[in-house]
Amino acid sequence: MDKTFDLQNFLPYLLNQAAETSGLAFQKHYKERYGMLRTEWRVVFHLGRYGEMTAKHIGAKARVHKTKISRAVAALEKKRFLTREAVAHDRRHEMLRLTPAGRAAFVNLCTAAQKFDDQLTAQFNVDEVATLKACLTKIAGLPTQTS
Amino acid sequence: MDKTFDLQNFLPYLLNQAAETSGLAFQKHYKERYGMLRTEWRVVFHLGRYGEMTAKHIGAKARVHKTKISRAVAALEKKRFLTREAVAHDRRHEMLRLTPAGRAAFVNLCTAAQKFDDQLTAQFNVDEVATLKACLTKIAGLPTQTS
DNA sequence: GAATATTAGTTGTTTTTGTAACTAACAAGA
DNA sequence: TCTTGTTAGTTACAAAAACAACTAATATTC
Repeated sequence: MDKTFDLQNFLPYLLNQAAETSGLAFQKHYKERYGMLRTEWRVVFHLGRYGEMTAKHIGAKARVHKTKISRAVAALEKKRFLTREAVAHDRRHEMLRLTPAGRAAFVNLCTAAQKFDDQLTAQFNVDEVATLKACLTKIAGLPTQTS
Repeated sequence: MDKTFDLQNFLPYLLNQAAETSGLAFQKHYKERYGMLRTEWRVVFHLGRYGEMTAKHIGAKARVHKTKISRAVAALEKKRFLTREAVAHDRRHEMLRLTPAGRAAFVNLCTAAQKFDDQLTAQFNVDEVATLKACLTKIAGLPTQTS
């Protein structure tokens, strides 16, 4: 068998382990404090960062399936972090917006996220971080910053 | 609110998206062809790469919880990819080893994985790949190659 | 303007995961 | 040897994810 191949060097494995480790570490901020799931935090982020939008729009931007968005929105509404309002001219759409409590959570979580990112990247130099983020963006097939 | 912070630049998000994208792409090799789950592929890998070992040992090396290992082993046994044998002097332990079919799957999957990794890293230069893997290893808290 | 197709979002069902409680085997101290 | 503790692995149950089928609203096409 091929003794040169090793999981420790297999990019999907490394990505998965790194994602799991960092994700688990950050999760306490939205889970412990607000009882949110990861998708809920992402919904809150999008509404806070980009203003009111529909579930469909969030799903596209956050790359999350509509059923997960639907359930996250329902949970956030129940916790009074957002409100919905049917769009008058097309009642299939619902505009979502954060409540003051939702906005407070957003601000708090963004601050925590920024700090978390700073600490995580602090162990590398500027060039390494740039390379790392550029590679990840490309692998994920995400739009680049400049576009 | 802080307009400078963006999810697209948040390391845990980037890691998660990159891991999901690459993981989903590679999954077809072990899923479509062998009907395996990711943990099953990891168990097969460890037995193929390092020889017979116990479930406990695999879990520690692959950083997977024992219940997941237990279920993966049961599934792999059912599919005749591995066999178990209680250790004589301590019957709490079970030695796991691949069957010929399991070994064949291992060889095939390692080849596919190597090729997949090559293609994935081909879009970057050597230094970028080195930086990327080093950063991921560090973030994941994995032991380094030299240790 | 009725039949058909699309779209936004929801609900139901099945898999998979997470967590805790459990069993069986062994160890160690009194 | 008789608790008490620890360890390897399993099982049961709850939480979450995946996937498909659904409803309601709007568009399209004839």
